[in-house]
Amino acid sequence: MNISLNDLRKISVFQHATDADLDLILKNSIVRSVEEGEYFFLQGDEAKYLYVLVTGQVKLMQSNPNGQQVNLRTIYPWQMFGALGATRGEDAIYPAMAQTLECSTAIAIPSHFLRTMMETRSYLSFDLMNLMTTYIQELQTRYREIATNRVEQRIANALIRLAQQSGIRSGKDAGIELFFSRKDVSEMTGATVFSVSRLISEWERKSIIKAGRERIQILDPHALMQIAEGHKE
Amino acid sequence: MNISLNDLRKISVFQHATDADLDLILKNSIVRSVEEGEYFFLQGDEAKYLYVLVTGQVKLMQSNPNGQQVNLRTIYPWQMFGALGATRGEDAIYPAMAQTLECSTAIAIPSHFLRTMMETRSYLSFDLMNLMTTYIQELQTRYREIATNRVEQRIANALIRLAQQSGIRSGKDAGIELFFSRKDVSEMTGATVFSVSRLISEWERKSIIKAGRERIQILDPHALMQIAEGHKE
DNA sequence: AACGTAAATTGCGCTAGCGCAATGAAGAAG
DNA sequence: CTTCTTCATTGCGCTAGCGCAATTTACGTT
Repeated sequence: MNISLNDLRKISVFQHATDADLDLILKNSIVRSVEEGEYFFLQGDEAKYLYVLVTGQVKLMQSNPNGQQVNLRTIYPWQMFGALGATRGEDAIYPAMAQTLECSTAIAIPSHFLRTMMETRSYLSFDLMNLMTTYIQELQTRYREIATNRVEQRIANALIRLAQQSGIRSGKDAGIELFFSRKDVSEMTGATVFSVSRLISEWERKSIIKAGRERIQILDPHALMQIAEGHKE
Repeated sequence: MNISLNDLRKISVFQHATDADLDLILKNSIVRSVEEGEYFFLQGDEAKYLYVLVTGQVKLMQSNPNGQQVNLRTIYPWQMFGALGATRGEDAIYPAMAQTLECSTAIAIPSHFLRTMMETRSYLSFDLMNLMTTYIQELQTRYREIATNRVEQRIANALIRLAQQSGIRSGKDAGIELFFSRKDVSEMTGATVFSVSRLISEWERKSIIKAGRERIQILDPHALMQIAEGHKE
């Protein structure tokens, strides 16, 4: 795997970095590939590295003592993950697990190395804080949603959010394609697979979406947004 | 209101600051007092300041378009709030509102001033990142809870968390006193006031807690933890 | 002490959404 | 082509928790 400096510049946290800095980061990092369904790290592992995804897809999940899981977010190429341990001291642990949805490759940057770099490069701290801030705001919004909205609205919202992050415009029939299973969506919204399936079916009947196996195609985004806002029927 | 440097040192974000730095911060800040029930800032306001609470109590809430509210967290003296705007550019807005639970005083530090300071003082960035990280982890945990746990468990958890953050050991009867209304608890857990009230009553019958108006006294923390973990009866 | 206001309780009905089980459909593997 | 596995659907019953309304209780005020 050959990674250029221009590639690294795509990472929001490194957008203000100098070539020399990027080079230094690259030289101190290693590249890891992980098979589909396997993990970059597990919840509770020592947070020795933070990662930047190069290819593939990774989902961050947290599980409770009973093993029930919630999907915190999905990571796409050139996004950073596992960064929470970077700022903490040496004994930090990952608060979530990172599982690949397909065979994936990522750059693993030693946490202590990034910490050292941040001491003298304030732009790095700022960009990382910006990332954290964005993440906090998204989490707060999702928390509010799950606390105040009905399942229907939450699922609609999740689909809209996914469409923005990873939707593929499928030209001819003017739909946005998402590659997620019902289980994925249920874990993102805190609903059951059954409820998700029922609603997907209902929306398909109304031709708001077109559903397939591990595939959802949004035909009428506007109708979805209506549902997300709680307009009944 | 006279604030000493030693007071400022109580703030986790300033724990590594030099006296000169603290002095500079203090000189560039103003002190604001806000009556009970009033706001330091509203959701959507321009984030010109970040605050450090000196006296009183402030709750951070977010509301959705229909006006339903969720309580994100409660702030106690010497904690920082409204800091998300500090790292963002000039046009940042507060993603939540800060309402006082009692007459409160806070130091208002201009966001741009802190940003300038952080450029040359990496310890500040680190400490602020630490705060953000803690906050993200707590939010993730609460998100998981609300997605996977029943109301009963969530309320038990909320009480336990409140006891750790702000509980007052009331000597003779060996209980931990909390000063929150049923409504507060309901907004923290995403349940209704009614459900909270019903469960509080039930737990009082089982003498796990002792309830009063805007007051909850935990008598048997162990039983509460059992409930929080989902052990039925 | 009497009054007014806001918080809390409780009963009752209802429904959104869960949980299970049975069945069907779509890929993957051989 | 057949078989296996995984994902998805759908019907049915059930219950946790919401929502409303009617009281009751606690506290601050005058």
